[in-house]
Amino acid sequence: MFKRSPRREREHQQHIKHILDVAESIFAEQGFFQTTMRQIAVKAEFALGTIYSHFGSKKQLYGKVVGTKVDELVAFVTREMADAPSVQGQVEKFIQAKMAFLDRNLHFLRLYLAEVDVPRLDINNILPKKVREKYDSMLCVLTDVVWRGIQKGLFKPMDARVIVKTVDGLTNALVLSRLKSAEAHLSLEADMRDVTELFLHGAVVHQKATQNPDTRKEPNNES
Amino acid sequence: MFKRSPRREREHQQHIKHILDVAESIFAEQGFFQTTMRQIAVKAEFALGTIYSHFGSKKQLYGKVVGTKVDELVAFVTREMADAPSVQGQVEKFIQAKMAFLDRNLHFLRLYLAEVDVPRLDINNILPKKVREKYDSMLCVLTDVVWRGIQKGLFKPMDARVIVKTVDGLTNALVLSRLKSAEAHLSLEADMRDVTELFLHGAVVHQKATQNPDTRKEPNNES
Amino acid sequence: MFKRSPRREREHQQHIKHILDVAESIFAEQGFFQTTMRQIAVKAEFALGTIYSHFGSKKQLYGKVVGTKVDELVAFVTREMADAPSVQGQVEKFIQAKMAFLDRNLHFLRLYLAEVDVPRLDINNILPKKVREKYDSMLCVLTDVVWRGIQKGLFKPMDARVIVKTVDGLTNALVLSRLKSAEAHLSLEADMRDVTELFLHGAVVHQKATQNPDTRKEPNNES
Amino acid sequence: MFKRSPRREREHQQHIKHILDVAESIFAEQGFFQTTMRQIAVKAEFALGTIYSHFGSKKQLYGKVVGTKVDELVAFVTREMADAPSVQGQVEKFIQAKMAFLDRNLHFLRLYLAEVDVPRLDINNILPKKVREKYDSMLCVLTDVVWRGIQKGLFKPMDARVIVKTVDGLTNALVLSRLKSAEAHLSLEADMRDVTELFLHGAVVHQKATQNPDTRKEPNNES
DNA sequence: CATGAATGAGCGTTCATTCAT
DNA sequence: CATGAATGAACGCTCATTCAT
Repeated sequence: MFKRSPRREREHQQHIKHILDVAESIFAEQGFFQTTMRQIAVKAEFALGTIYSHFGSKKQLYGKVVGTKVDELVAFVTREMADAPSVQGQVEKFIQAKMAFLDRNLHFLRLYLAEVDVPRLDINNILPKKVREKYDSMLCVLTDVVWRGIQKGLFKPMDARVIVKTVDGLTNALVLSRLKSAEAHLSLEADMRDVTELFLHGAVVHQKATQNPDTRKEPNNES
Repeated sequence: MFKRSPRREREHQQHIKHILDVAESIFAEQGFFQTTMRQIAVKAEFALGTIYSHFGSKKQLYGKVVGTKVDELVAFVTREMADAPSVQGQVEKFIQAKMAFLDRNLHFLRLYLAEVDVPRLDINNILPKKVREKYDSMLCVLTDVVWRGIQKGLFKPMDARVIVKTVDGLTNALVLSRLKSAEAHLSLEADMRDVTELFLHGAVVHQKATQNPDTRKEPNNES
Repeated sequence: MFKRSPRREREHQQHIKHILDVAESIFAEQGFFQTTMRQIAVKAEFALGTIYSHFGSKKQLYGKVVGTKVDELVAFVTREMADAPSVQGQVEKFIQAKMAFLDRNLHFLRLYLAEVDVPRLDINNILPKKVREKYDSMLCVLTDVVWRGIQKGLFKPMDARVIVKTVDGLTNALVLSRLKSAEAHLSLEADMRDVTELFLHGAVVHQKATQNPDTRKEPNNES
Repeated sequence: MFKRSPRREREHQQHIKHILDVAESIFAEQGFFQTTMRQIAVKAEFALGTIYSHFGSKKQLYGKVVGTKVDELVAFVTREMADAPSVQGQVEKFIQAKMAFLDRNLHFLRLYLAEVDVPRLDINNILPKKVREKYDSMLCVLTDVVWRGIQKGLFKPMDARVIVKTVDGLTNALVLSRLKSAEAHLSLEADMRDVTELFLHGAVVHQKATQNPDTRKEPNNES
């Protein structure tokens, strides 16, 4: 690999980043198929050919856009989980980190849901395999955590993968609802608390347990 | 309005149904944008113009495909819920009915997730408004049920809509996972049981409750 | 040719006439290419196939529509000219009759101008040759009249065909202007008088001639 | 606005001009609806997409073709009229200039007659409004000239607009006849003289007036 | 490297016409 | 005869991609 002058190199990276940002916003707004390379070129203020010389093709650009963000998501969630001391804490961290990240990246949320959550399973998969694998590997980490939790008798003895899918689906559903009702929802924190509570203890009030004397989300953390 | 002869009318309905089925399978396999009307025409063994004379446009055909199935889904779920005696039973029925329906209609599941669960919120919404409204109205019914459950002290006093989104997202996530791993999963019944359990009582083992006398009750959280 | 029952025959003729009228109005409004056979069928309240069984093709229907009216026009103009005693009178009658007919058939005027006045000279001529020939034969009659007028020293010794084209173009231009300004123009009679005057004596005031002491169109008939 | 290199700019203009010329000839030959963009592309030896990238749509290309020529016509006629000293001279110049221009642009004549002279008055007007307005503004100039002529007692006290329509229709009719009989007609000059004479003084020989002492009153036509 | 004019395969859609009933 | 569902060639147009400059 030969070196560029530092200035050139810096400019080059800026251009790449700029194009990726522009592409993300347009892809998120319009979806893959309804976005044209020209739209991206115009909004990024580069020539069409320039986009191609950097990213090769529309699919590759799309893959780069989604892949980059998925990397960030995975990195963020993984880092957050690492901080948690207990199994349950790790799951809680997963929920909070994922929701927080998606909420901070509403643009990306659209792409995430369309391409990561609802993959084109068949031929013509738009996303490169590696992106999906990266995300799945994150879920595998969570699966291990849950599995250990089950072993310890903390979680119910279900298929750990089912539980993970549940957590994943739960968080998607809630943050998606935030996207739908653009109106200022309850705070993100409230949503995260609710999802956590529902996942851990379910929707049903435990009849004779004295856990929830009045409201519903404070007292019953495992202390 | 002119009457067709009964035979012609019957044939007509058969043709419509046949085209809708073919369209559903191709749309589900390839998505809206990667499906061409020609593909549908060829597979349905009709001329291109015939498809258009019946459905007007690609968008309308797509709307009809999704709309028809959503109607079935809504009808099935609503009917099942009606049978349940209690609030909790209705929620359980919702979960079971929805999962059962989607599992029986894996083709449709793809469309459902792409277009109902992850709507194009912006302009250019492919699906007619009415389809989404129909689905939302079904969720509203569930919201009422949950709300009554909350009033009775059965469910925790959260925002009923959040709970409903949770149920909806939970079931989507699980049935989607069945789609992903085409391999024979656990039985559908097992999945339904797990989802119901998770939603109602959460993933955490209730420490002192005597529900799980044997295995996993050990109180050993890593403190 | 075998006979139909008289009632059937009458009904048949009515149907033909009805379809022709409907077709004329739509062709006139939208032109040949922007009119579809289905539009005609719907407005005429017949099935598509029925139109075809009567007229064979779109072109033939169009030809029939224009041809029928051209026949009427030619018949009317010829009849009117026959009544006139003198050469000049015949020309005047031509002008008046043609303008009156076109003014009574504004629908047809559009077709006339598009297809008779501005023929598609090349390949793909929409109108059957016979229709154009019929119209041209009418102009030939006028040409003969003018030629006789020239022989008698009544008209200036120009090419008679040029004069005829002038008369034809003049009348077209004026009646077209009536179509353009849908507003109630001057009376048709006034327009006819003006055109006649302009054609016969030109636009210039004859300075010293005492021919037209007051108005301008009487004295100089060839007696 | 970015500058192109002079060479690129020159080439670009050449391409535009070339395509316009090709389009004009095909539109003139076949009319708007029977001309396909592919025909134009093939004859122009450009790819289909190239035509679109320059002109946007078939309608816009057509508008550009007709509009460009109408501009030339209006410019030419206006310039010629400006040179004439008298009112009558201006009208004569109009006649001559318009006929000369149309005769030099027989291709265009077809389009002119189809789209300028016989407008689609209704919806779906193919031509942009501006083109028609440009032509009409030219006629307005002539109307003013005629009106001044009437005030001076030079022209008969008719509606000036009627006179203008007459001149316009007259010239159209004559030059059209030149198109029809592709055979070498009389010279264009002869036609122009005849039209001018007819318009100014009419077809009738003024018996005692001494206006035309020399040439064309003699009863000696083709004997 | 950056540029953007040029490319052309391929799409959604229309509509004159046919023909089994 | 009347009908209208079915046909399919052909159209206008798009847009990912290339390549000479």
